[in-house]
Amino acid sequence: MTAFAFELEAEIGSARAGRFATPHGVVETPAFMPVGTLATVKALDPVDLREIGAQMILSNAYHLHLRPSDELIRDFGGLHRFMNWDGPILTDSGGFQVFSLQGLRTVSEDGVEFRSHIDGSKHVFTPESVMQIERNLGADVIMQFDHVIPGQSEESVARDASERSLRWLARCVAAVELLQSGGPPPITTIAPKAQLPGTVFPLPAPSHPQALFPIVQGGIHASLRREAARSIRDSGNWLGFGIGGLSVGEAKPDMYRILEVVDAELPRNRPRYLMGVGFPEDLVEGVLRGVDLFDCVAPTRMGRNGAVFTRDGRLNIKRAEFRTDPRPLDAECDCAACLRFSRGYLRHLFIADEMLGLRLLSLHNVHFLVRLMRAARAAIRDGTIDAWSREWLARYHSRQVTTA
RNA sequence: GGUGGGGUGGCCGAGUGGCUAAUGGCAGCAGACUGUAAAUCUGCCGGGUUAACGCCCUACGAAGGUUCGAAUCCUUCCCCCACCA
Repeated sequence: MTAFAFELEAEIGSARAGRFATPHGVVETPAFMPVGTLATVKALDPVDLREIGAQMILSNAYHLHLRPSDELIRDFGGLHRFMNWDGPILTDSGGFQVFSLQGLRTVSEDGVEFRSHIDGSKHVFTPESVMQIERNLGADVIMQFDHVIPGQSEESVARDASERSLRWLARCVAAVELLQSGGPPPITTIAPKAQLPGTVFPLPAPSHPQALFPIVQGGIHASLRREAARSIRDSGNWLGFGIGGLSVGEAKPDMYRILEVVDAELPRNRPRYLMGVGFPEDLVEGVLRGVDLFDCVAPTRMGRNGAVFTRDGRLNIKRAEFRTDPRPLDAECDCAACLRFSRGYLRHLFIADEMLGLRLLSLHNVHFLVRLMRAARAAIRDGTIDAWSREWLARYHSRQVTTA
């Protein structure tokens, strides 16, 4: 356990600045983690990520299991070596795919049966099989297999999903212990052919320890969230906590309110990871409510679709008004796109369908969020986070950006 | 000169008597995107007026005609393409 540590450097209200140590390096928090679902942060090279200042990145068990397969990646020496990123990595379990692949999956107590979105083939994910996949991938932090539901789900649905996630957490823990002891493959009640075929135990273990993060679910229902957080908190000496099932369709005030509920229940001396968030304003709001780690596809996906984060709100680079605009995306930004290219040129790249445009906007947006969290961290450390966040949010929401 | 084919909204291209201000696609304009089935998706897209429904005007090369009614049928003319002389 010595490979992982979390040191709090400063706390102002619920906001915290800390250092999260992993086998592949330290993450200074609060931090934004870019998402590289398919072992690549779309359109960006690991060298770009380093230059941007990204510290830790995400990848995904479901997607990598289907293609190219977690075993292949294991045989390459794990994700770090496969994708040539030597910093910390976190893998998501596929729990989000339970949510996003509705119609291609059926959930039961034992696990989830997926229809591959690639070729329609059947796959079964259980807490046990997911732990094995995540072990093969070899990330530093692995997320439990959980059940994500739409944000506005009613309480009974949220309760079912949350309680199932808790039961699955216990199975994840048992599976990890079994895997780490080199024991026999985990037993599930799924038909044998659904289990990972041809797997020989003991697997070559990653050469570093992995931290399993539990995930707090419970929808937008405070009592459920409180229950889940307490139940998890009291069930083990966790190295960190995931907060899941937010930014999935609920209203923002609900998300912020739930964060406050969870913040009050989780131990302060462990990192909290708010899954799937987010937009710049949500990062700031999250920091104020005790979140240390964030991830989101927004900067890269929106970058590929022409949307740009700026200090003064969002802009859409495809707008006609930018055709002749010689200014950078964001006058205060020092990313490679802003230092070198005009809005007019970037607009041209998008209109002409040139791939450099996708890359530069992805670069800028990720840089924006990474830098935003660095600024928040600095503000926490010097005690100005309240004023800083107030000013930051007011200006971002004013959205003066399109007035040229 | 002859024969055949064709001229449709910014472009390409359906439509061959009323359901057509006219399918599609492209271009254009705007919006969305939160643990990535996404370099994707959605809306608008002749003009005027309207918050909207709607109403009016103009429109399928040109002119004329048949018909209650024409982008669609007939006549003449103009232009384009192919082949033949």
